[in-house]
Amino acid sequence: MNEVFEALAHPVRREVLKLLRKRPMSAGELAEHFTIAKPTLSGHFAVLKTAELVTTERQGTTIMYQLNTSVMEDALAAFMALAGTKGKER
Amino acid sequence: MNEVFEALAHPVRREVLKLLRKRPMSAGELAEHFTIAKPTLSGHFAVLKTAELVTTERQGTTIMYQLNTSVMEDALAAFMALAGTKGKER
DNA sequence: ACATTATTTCGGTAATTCCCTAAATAACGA
DNA sequence: TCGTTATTTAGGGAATTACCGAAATAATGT
Repeated sequence: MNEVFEALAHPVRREVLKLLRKRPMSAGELAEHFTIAKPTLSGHFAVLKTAELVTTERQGTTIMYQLNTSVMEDALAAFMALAGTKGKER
Repeated sequence: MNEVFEALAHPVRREVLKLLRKRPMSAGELAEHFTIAKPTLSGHFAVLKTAELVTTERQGTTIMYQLNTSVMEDALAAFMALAGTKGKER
């Protein structure tokens, strides 16, 4: 869980998660939304992957990134525990 | 909001928030829960204060730390937006 | 004024993070 | 196999973070 919070600490990584919330995207497609160099972004992807916030699937030459919803929900639950909210009803 | 997520990235700081969830505590009282040096912990307090996650009030020689519930809830809402949860019903 | 207790600030070091360019790898089509 | 496209890995530098011990500040009681 620590890795998840560390992953969330950088604005670029949070933006990546936000983009993936809509639909899976390739690394290149994601890169279009940022001005930073692709290797730098690739590093951010690696952090997200280590935290298991995203999963990848190769499709030919492109690699599709997808949000790992269950880990996001676990993190949300952990955050709620921190915030003092009782549960995650919705 | 970025400062909030950065503040949450360190386990000691999350533990501090967790302790303050129960009741306000002095710096020294909080320090009893950790093995790290007090100056180090004081630095963590400063990060939490910058993020406005906690507020302080001096009571004589001791300084009481208190959870800033509203900022915690704002952060929770931001996290939910990231996680794809619709709102923060509860 | 002085000693005591609580907490922070200072000064410094080691580790980590973030970013870049260049090079490597992977898959594909000609 | 060669060239092209997509992505990652390698290497390195600058900035930030985390930690500590020593010293400074703040409030209090004597």
